[in-house]
Amino acid sequence: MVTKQLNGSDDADLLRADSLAREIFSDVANKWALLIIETIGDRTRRFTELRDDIEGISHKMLTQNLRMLERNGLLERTVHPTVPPRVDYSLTEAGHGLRATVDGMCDWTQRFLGHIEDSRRRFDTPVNG
Amino acid sequence: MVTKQLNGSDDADLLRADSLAREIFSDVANKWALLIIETIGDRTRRFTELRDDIEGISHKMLTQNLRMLERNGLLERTVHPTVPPRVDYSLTEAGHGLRATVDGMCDWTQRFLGHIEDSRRRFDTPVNG
DNA sequence: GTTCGTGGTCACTTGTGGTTACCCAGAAAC
DNA sequence: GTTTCTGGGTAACCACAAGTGACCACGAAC
Repeated sequence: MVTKQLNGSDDADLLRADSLAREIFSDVANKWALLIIETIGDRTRRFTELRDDIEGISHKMLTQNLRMLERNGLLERTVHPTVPPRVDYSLTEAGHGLRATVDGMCDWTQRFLGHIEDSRRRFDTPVNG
Repeated sequence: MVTKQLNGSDDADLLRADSLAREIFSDVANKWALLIIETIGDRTRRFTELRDDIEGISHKMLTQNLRMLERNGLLERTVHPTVPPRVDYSLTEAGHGLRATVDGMCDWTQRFLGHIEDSRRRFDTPVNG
């Protein structure tokens, strides 16, 4: 994480920003968080929809990550006090910003899929000799 | 992870690509991997350099992630059979591609730092009443 | 009064990130 | 010639995080 030199900010600010940036980065750079961001996308989604769409995520991990994302202001959580309860999630502006970079990662994956597959095969092949 | 519809590929191909994409995504979407990619950057770095530059990473995690990245063809590992040993790491084309998106994430972090900090404060403040 | 449906929590088990200690092989110090 | 230092890897171990499953609240439907 390289902190850019901004005119007019102190070193203290930069240091704080750097450590905070590291923290945010650690929070956000995990597969569930990114997958959730990507799955919500432009829409407003309910808890169970997300749970069904994100293959392999557990009930608990979903809740946990949604909370974390909400805390970081990446998504908005709306509770409708009905019975049964209904909770909606949608991305904030910051969330959409992050989503753009996640899209980039998805594109990257598509682009280098073949390369990666080859590379893995080569790596996993036992060396003969 | 949305698989784009490509002309001329079968469904089987698409399915394989999708599951592979998920796997790659899981591998790569972790803080150490991304931090390593970002830290290597354009240069050729030695093991210990990386260990020193990536704050908080342990010996083992570095080795483990470097291996994983090598396996996925994101970086190249060059061993010089000297004593003491010397091992160089540098990004491949695919690695540089991923790095571009990681750069995007870093920019995003910088941009929304303030927003995130506010949001956290609000979230962590106990509700009075 | 039993069952179902939704979002969440809690207790428990399993897996994996992280720490530590040790290994290798030779060069240089002594 | 014995010791020490070196840089990178690895196996054993531990702690905590992820994953699993039960249970809860609440009312409507049956």
